[in-house]
Amino acid sequence: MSGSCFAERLSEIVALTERERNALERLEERERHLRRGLTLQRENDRVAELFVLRKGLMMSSVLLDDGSRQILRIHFAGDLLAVSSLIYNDAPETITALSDCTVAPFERAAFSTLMVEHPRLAALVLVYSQIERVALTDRLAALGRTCAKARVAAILIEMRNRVRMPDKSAAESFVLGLTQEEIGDATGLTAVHVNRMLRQLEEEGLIAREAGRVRFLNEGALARSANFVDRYAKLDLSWLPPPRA
Amino acid sequence: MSGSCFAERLSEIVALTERERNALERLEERERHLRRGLTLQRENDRVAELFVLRKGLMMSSVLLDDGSRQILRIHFAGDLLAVSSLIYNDAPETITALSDCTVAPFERAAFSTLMVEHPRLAALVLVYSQIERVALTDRLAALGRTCAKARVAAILIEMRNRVRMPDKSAAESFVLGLTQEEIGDATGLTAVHVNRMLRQLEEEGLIAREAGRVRFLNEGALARSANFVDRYAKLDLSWLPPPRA
DNA sequence: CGGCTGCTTGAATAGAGTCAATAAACGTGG
DNA sequence: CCACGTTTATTGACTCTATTCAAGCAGCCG
Repeated sequence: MSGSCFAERLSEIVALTERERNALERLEERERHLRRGLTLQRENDRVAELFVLRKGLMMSSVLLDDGSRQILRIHFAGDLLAVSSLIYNDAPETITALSDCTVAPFERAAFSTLMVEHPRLAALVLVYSQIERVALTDRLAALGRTCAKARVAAILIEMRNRVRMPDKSAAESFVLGLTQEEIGDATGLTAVHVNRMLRQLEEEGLIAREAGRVRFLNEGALARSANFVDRYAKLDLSWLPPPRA
Repeated sequence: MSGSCFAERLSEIVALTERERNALERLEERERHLRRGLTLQRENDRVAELFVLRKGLMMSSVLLDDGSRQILRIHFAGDLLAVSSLIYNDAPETITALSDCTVAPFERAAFSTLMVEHPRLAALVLVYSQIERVALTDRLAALGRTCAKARVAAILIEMRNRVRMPDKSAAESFVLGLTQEEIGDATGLTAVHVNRMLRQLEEEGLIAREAGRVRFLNEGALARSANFVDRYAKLDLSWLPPPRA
């Protein structure tokens, strides 16, 4: 596949110039394939590359010393991965493939060049990093202050929204792509309790489950019970600098 | 007070040029004073300004619709506040003064100009936003996967480290500056349980408390029980672009 | 002095975790 | 294409951590 996935992502919020597209394509010249379950980067490993996720589903997680795992974020096509290796030599988090994936690795230096030559792209990277930050604070509030059912509802909605971002067809039902164990590690619950909450959501008529797929039966009630806000919506980017002539 | 607090903060990790300093000072030309308890920005308010916190302690928080509050972050002098109003017109979080404070407001446009004229400063803003992101994921893991005692220990260590960043004297004991209610809202616990955990840490000989001050008696054990990593340490910024000539 | 706000402590409760056993789905090699 | 082993899902019984409710105390400010 040609073209830059990251450019496609950015195109969702602003029209890119030809020069900007070309610059972004240079980040994705190399490709690497990962089978489901493979680890791209392990916590505390020495790292120096960043990646664009071109295809598939990945996750970032950390292991605590009692052996439990916290999933920090699920990554979708077009996401930047391992941005923290810009600033740390030792990876603060593990990045793993949840499905068969394609990533494009690039060097810190390439990123640095990009920022100097394309101030508007630098600003857009900052924009995405802020969206991600706010989404993280939403999850922080969910873990700190909401009950198990609300957390599970929230991750279902977030996954649905992000799955259908590139692929608008997925309105009806969608493939979750996470095991109950993984949902638990993302929401701070045990797999057993996730199972109970899914059952409860089903019994209350909010969702239906069918062989790995989930269908929303009462999206309003689900969103309300989850306190959900779509952070990719309602952006105001009028302040962005003009593209480099 | 003259000079830029934000510049001082950045100086901790890289030597700034005269031109960069001047550019940063322009962000802090205006000043605004806030008494303890005052709100700088309320969730869902229409906003368009960013701020540098010049003096005092502030916090960002969100209110959930059951009335509970989650504190997202504690802000110290030199921090940028309300960076999310770069991208959202409606504030995603409330920002409140925990002590008497001074902030310097500036416009989105000023920020945009800064990024174009000083690519290295743009990169440094991204660096700070990444540090903050990683610190947030640490807290996410704490809320999702650690017990109450560990979370309280973690916030104690984080507060001590950030209090003594500008003020190295605070090695011995330090003023927490948070009520137990606030510690609870930051760690996802009730004030009552925070109280019990502080007592327990005290009984185990890890800390001592004396009129609003906290002293670490066994920092190693405390850090171990808290799973603590200092994200402001061990940065690698060798990739930064050169300063604008 | 009186009214806050914040701290402390106990008793009862509830939400989520743990342990355990079974069933279903998946993947792989023969 | 089937058999077998592994991973994932499901469900029940019991436990435990943190919450809730309640009451008393201490310090601070007007």
